Amino acid sequence: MIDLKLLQKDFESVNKKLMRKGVDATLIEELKLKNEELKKAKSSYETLQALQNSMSKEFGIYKREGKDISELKARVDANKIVINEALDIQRNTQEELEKIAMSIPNMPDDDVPDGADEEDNIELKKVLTPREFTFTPKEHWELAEQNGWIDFERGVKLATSRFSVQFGMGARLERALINFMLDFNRSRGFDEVSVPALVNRSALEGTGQLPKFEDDLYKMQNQELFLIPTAEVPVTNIYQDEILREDELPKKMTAYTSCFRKEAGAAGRDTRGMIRQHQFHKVELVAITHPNESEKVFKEMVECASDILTALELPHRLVNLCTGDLGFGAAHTTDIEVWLPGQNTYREISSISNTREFQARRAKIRFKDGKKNSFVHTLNGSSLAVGRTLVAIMENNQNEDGTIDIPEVLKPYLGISI
RNA sequence: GGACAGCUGGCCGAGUGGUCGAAGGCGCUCGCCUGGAACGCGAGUAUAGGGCAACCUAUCGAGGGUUCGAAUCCCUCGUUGUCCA
Repeated sequence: MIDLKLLQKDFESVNKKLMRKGVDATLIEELKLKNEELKKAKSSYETLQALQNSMSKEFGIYKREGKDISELKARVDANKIVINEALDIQRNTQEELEKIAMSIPNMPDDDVPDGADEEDNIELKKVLTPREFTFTPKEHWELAEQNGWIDFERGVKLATSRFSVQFGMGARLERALINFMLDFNRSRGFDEVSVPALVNRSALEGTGQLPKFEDDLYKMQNQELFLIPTAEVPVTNIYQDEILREDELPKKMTAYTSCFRKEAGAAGRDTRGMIRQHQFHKVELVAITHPNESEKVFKEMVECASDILTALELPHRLVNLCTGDLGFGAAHTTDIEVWLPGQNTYREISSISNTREFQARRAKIRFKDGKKNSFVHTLNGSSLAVGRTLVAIMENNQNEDGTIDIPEVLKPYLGISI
């Protein structure tokens, strides 16, 4: 959530920043006016309430002393009618304000490049050089089918489109990748956690998926529970509504979960293969840090994810997202894109974001900052999307006959002697 | 699924309609005491919002209700424990 005090104090700069992210200027104006309206409504309600409280105290004294209360009661009753009106106004205004405030995205950092979409993202660096093929590399679904690793048709039979079944080495590689990634992250100081795959509304509001993106979430029918679209949601919200000690920070966590997305806005995109599935595996990094430390941890997270790809010998590049491609909660994001020779392009395999105070303010995650409480910074990033890593291994490590070489670092996880 | 009992500050725990933002204890901070410490003594010690401030408002699991007034009474929900199915 955006800082309403900052909005009030420095409207111009907040407005400018949000405009870069394409937020409607009238909405920001409206939020500011609503906030002022709420302050007025609160103050008039509180004044009336203070009067009511003092009259009520008097009431007690009157009774104890046996005085006649009829005149006082008349005053108090009259005041009560006015209070109720003021309270109604206050509540409505509050509700309207929250509705607007919760739907406004985070402000991008000043050094985030301007841009409309992914075309305007800025490449930061390339890691490893894509290999030269002496034959035309196949796309992963062809290889998957040929090796009997992934069955897309049976996935559709069991559920619906965008689901798949992994067999044999395909299934084992997934499991090996998950274990390898978790171990790798742990070696970089991220503690492993295991979290629910179903979460409630307030968790999703905390990290920013709700209220705006409900259409992309799977919701239980008879309960206010949703399947998680990313482990970011349960892991970040572990500390929802808590005040942490400063010496507990940073909290660096890693979790493996399945993720579930309706992909409502992605009709027609990546319909073939396992690039965009409704259910996919992901190993996630989440950090909760002191505000001074978030950029340092951010770099560690990017490095961690990139180093996993390097360990798997997968060429990739780091990309700085432009304002138009930035997610709802992010102040800035670095994407990691892995080289897919079959598609002859780099594709996103990880997205690492610093949300700064944005999620912390929504989820009320604070720390004891000396005498007072301050909001922490929260960060999240994939390390990595498992299905896409499997795709990258298949496409990069394919031989002319369609067989696929297993990366050395995964062999111990597959019981293959090196 | 049913019955009963809880849910109070960092922790434990008292509090069944007004003087309760909440006794007491523990912990923590500061000071005194001491060569230094323990003990002892004294002071302080929740969060959010508003105000230059005095101070005001809200919060005793959450929400709603009764009442001039609710931690306390009523309702709904959540949650923990125990027992039954």
